[in-house]
Amino acid sequence: MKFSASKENHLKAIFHLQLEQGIVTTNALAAALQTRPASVTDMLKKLKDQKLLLYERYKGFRLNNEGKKAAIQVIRKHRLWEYFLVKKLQFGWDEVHEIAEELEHISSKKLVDRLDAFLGFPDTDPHGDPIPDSQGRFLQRRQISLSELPLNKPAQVSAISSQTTEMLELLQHKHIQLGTRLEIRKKFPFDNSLEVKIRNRPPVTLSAQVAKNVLVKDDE
Amino acid sequence: MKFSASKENHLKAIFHLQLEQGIVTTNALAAALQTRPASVTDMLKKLKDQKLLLYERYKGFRLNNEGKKAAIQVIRKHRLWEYFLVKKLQFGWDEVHEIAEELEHISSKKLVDRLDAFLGFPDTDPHGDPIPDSQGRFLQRRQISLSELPLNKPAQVSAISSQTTEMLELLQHKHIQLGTRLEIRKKFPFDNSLEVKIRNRPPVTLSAQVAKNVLVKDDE
DNA sequence: ATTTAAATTTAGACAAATCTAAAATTAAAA
DNA sequence: TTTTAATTTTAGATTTGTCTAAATTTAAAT
Repeated sequence: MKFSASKENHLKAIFHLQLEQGIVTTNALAAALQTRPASVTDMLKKLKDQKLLLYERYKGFRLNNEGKKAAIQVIRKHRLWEYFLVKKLQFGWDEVHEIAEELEHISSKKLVDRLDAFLGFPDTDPHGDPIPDSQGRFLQRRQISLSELPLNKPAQVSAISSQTTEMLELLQHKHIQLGTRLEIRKKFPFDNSLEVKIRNRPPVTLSAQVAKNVLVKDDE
Repeated sequence: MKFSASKENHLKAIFHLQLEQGIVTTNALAAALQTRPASVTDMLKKLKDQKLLLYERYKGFRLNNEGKKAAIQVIRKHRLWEYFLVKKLQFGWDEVHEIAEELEHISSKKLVDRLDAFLGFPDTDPHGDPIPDSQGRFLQRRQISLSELPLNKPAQVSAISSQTTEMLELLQHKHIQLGTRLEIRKKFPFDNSLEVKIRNRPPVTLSAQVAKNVLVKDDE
């Protein structure tokens, strides 16, 4: 099976979103892909016709087995290329994403497997995310507390461990929710508070108590 | 400047064709790209609008300086990736063309230059064709077609100009590859076929069509 | 120098992927 | 439970790259 770059991008984004919540919504996917909900709907129909997606209109959607397999192959390519760029071509880990976004659409399966071998079958990419093997097997990535996250390492909120109303209210006010991408800009040893940066927003400060209960995983 | 894959393919094909004859025709380009003359005309208009091409309708066309520069960058990428595939990923020289056709459209200039450095700034690709440097400078090799080689003059295969799978398969079967040392034992004027001797092997016969596409240089 | 043939271009269509604006559906609030 | 708001989908348009069939221009042949 060979898919267009756009289809691969949709599959990949759906895969990531449905790790969070089992079901994915049109708006969420549109936001993830920086496109419009109407465009997403158009693509969903095509993916459904190709039997990669379980989808009923107005009711959300998720990948079926075929879709997942396809998505994982794209993710495998992306992460192997990132590894190559950082380890062999001396790129910084923060500048490889865009290039890998292009390279991941090169279709040759043999190329990917040869690249994998050339790199020594690495199992995590430069951001710490697991690289699926040739059969699409995944080592699920671990989530850590925000308080353990290294400085300037992009992460994504994957869970909130203490769900008191007060806590959720505080997080909502600071625009932090499930799936929020963020990184730590500064750590204050005095009280272990953190300054956290969310894309397109001014930095916010979180106490150690809050940070301890926000679980994150490496962003890709 | 960033161009679509299709535009890059057109630029590259025009560049190659205009090395042969100074001016390129619509039909020739359509044949080279396996497309239709009408499609070529459509694209020519766009390339002219982008000032990459000197073109007047019904009168043929050729690249201007901008167009040449763009074409050379694509050729550079193609040949560097081929070199990478053969030297680092252990592909055979006869199976890399198609993959490089995809990789050549990855846009990052930095990637190409890093790849070049990683490979040790090679100056010829696995087929013996020169690789333009970062500024687009070309070491043009004096190589001639096997069909022009004088009788009994030792030579070495330096490039294969038509890289169809069928052609490469035929050459492989006759044990002719890059670097093969050979000489012409007999020329048959009837059909311009050649009898060619390779060291330690019985002579083989090559059609004029094949011989035209095998490029050789003097054996030293 | 006409006529015929080949090459090239135009005209009009189509598929893929996207968009905007409006309509339909579901969810939330009064 | 209505009304309002948010979400999602449809309808119709646009862009890029391609095609076929017909028209135009150039080249070749009688």
